[in-house]
Amino acid sequence: MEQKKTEDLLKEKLKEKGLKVTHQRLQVLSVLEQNSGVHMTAEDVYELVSQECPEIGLATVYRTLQLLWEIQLVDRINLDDGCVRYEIGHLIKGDAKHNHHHLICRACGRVIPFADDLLDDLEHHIEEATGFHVLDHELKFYGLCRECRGKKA
Amino acid sequence: MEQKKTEDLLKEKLKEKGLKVTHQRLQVLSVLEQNSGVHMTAEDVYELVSQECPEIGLATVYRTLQLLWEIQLVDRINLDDGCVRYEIGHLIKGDAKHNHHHLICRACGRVIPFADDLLDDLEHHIEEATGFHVLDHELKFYGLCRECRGKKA
DNA sequence: CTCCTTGCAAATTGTTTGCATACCT
DNA sequence: AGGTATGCAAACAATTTGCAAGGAG
Repeated sequence: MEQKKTEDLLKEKLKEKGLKVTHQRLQVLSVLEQNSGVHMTAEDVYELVSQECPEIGLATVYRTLQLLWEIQLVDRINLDDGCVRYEIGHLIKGDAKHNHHHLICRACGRVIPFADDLLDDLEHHIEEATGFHVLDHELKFYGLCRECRGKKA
Repeated sequence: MEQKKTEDLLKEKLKEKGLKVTHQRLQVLSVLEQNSGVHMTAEDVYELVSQECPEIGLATVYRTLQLLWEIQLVDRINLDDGCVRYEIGHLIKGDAKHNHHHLICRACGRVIPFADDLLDDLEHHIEEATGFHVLDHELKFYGLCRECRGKKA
């Protein structure tokens, strides 16, 4: 049910832009949707899509992720580990607006998700104050996780 | 006055770790300090430092920026334009804690700084809830700037 | 039939690394 | 003196691009 819905949303947006519905594009979206909540690199997506669609090229995955991001179907996150990551869009997931941020430990590199909706107020404030229309945000906290705080050098 | 102070802070931290005070390290810090508020790439820093210190290598700049970041003298920002940027640390700048976030326009790519201190509360909350000790954060908003909202396709 | 897309491979580009030499302490 | 830091060039890795062939509308 919900899966069909996202697929249709993609088809709709593609048509709107005069772009074409291809097997590859559907597959990439599908993989992302099946891994909701996972931060996937292009390579990750490539490997999974390859199972269903062995002839796909890595470049196509990159192009498709870029496209899906532009039309707001997927979110993009940068965890500073040298590669960009993608995740099915928070707008898609239905439910609440589902804001989650990331706590990145500087010692062990662990990434801890943290749910919070505080930013909604701030977004409204920004729109009023600057005229900037906010579509999405990315919030990261750097520090030391509980475990690493213990083992002080 | 203030310049001396940051320099001394660096010397202190270096000594603490058994590292050495070099001309290059002082120069890199100095350039960053003279460009407070500017988001500089390694290349940017390299070019400026080269004026005072023509024999310096780009690799040294990278290594030094990494070091300065590790000892908390500079902040690191990623504006998703393909390169990491550095800025003199917000802890250094004296004054208030000076939190500024970034509004990134998806249409024209412009980066608009936005001052706000809302996150302090959230940081405290995180520490209490998770035991994660927050040292720094990075908050970006993606959307459309006032100008680009006008020119709708 | 006409463009949009794809796959492949080559090209880019920011950043890192190995190593012999030069420099702090 | 002894270990750290530097400069240079080569190595890397993620991402992009050119182009001819394939596929959607």
